[in-house]
Amino acid sequence: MRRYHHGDLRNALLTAARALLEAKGASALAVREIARQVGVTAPAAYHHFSNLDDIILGLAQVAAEELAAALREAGSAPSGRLLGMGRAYIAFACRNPQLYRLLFGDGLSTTSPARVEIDRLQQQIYTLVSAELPRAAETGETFGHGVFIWSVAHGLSLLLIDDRIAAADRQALVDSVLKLAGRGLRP
Amino acid sequence: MRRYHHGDLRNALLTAARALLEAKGASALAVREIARQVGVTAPAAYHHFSNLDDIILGLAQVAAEELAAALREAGSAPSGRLLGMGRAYIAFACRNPQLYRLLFGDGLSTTSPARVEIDRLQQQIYTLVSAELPRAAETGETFGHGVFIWSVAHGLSLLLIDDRIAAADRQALVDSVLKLAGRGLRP
DNA sequence: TGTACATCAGTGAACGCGCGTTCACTGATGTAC
DNA sequence: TGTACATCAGTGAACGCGCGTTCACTGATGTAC
Repeated sequence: MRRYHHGDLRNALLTAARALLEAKGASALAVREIARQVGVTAPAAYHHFSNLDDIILGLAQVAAEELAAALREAGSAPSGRLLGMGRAYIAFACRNPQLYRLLFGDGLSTTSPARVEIDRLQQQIYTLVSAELPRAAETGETFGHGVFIWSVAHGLSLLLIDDRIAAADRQALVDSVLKLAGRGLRP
Repeated sequence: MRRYHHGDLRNALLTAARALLEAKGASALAVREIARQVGVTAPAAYHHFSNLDDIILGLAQVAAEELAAALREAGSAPSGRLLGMGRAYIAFACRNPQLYRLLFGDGLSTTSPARVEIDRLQQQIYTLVSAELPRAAETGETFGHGVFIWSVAHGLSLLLIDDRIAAADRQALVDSVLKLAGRGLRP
C-alpha cells in the first residue's frame, strides 16, 4: 500500500530514471515517464528537482561517484595499476552503458546550463585516470600519454557498448588492447 | 523565386538535415523542421523519404561515403599509412562531429529498423581501418590490433569532439597520440 | 505544333500524441504549547 | 496527552507546444498522338 507521502521520492525518481535510461536510452528520459514509473504524478517530481535537466544531472552525479569509486579501488591495488584501472573503467562503462554516456553529456542539450556541471564531473574522472599513469609520465610527455590512455579506454568502452565488436571473450580482448596500450607507453 | 516543383528536394532535405544536425544535434532532427529549413511543407518530404529514420539513414550513408573516401585517399599514400589514416579519420570526425556520431547510431532509437543498415555502413568503415594495419598484423594478433587502433581513433575523436581535451595544438596532440599507438603495435 | 491526360511533387488542414511545466488544491506530518 | 496550526509533499486539471503522419487536394510537368 502506497502512502500519500512517499518518504524518499528523490531517490526513487533517480532509481527509476536510471532504469529507464538503461532500458530505453537518454532520449526516453522524461519527467512524466519517470514519475509514472514510480507511481506518482509528474508535478510531484518538481518538489525534488527543478526540471528534467536537473534529474539528468542527478544521474550524472551518481555515475561519477560510482566510476570514481571503482577507479580508486582498482588504483589501490599494489601492482598492474594501468591494467587494473583500465579494466575497471571499461567494466563500469559496459555495466552502465547509458549512464556512462550521460557522463559525456549525452541526453543534455548543448546549451543546457547543467552541462558545465557535467564537465566538472568529467574533469574529476580524468584526473583519476591520468594520476595513475606509469612512470613514463615522468619523461615529460604526461599530457599526450594521459590523452592516449584515456582515448583507448573511452574508445574501447564505446565500441563495446555499441556492440561494434564481435568478440567471443570480451575480457580477453580488453586485456589484449590494454596491453598494446601499455606497450605504447613504454619508453 | 521558388517554383512549385523544387527539382531536387531529396538532396535539399539531406543538406538541410545535415546543417541542422551539426547546428543543434541529433535530437533536433525533425521532419517538420528540416522541411521548414528548405521552405517546403513537411508532407512534401514524404515523397522522398518514408519517415524520419529514413532521412537519418540517408545522412549516415553520406557520412559513410565521405569518411570512406577520406580514408582511401589517406591509405593510398605510399608511406606512413597508419599515421595518415589515423589523421584522416580523426579529422573527419572533428570536421563533422554530429555526423560522425550518427554513424554510430546516435539519434536512432535502438529498435529502429534503420539500425541494421547503419551497422552495415559501420562494418565497411572498420574494414577500411583494419585493412591498413602495419605488418604487425602478420603476427596473428590481427583482431586485437584492429580493435586497439580503432579504439584509439574513435576515443580520441570523441574526446576532441566533446571538447574534453584542452589542447593548444590539436594536430600535434593527434600525432603524438597516434605515435604512441604505433609504438604499441610494434612487435 | 497543339492538346489531352497521366503522373509527379507539392499544399493545407487535421488527427492524436506525449511532453514540460504551472496552478490551485488537499492530505499528511510534525511541532509548539 | 491533546490540539492548533504551519509546513511539507502530494494530486488533478489545464496550458501550450512541436512533433510524425495521413488525407484529400491541386498545380506543374512531360508524354503520346
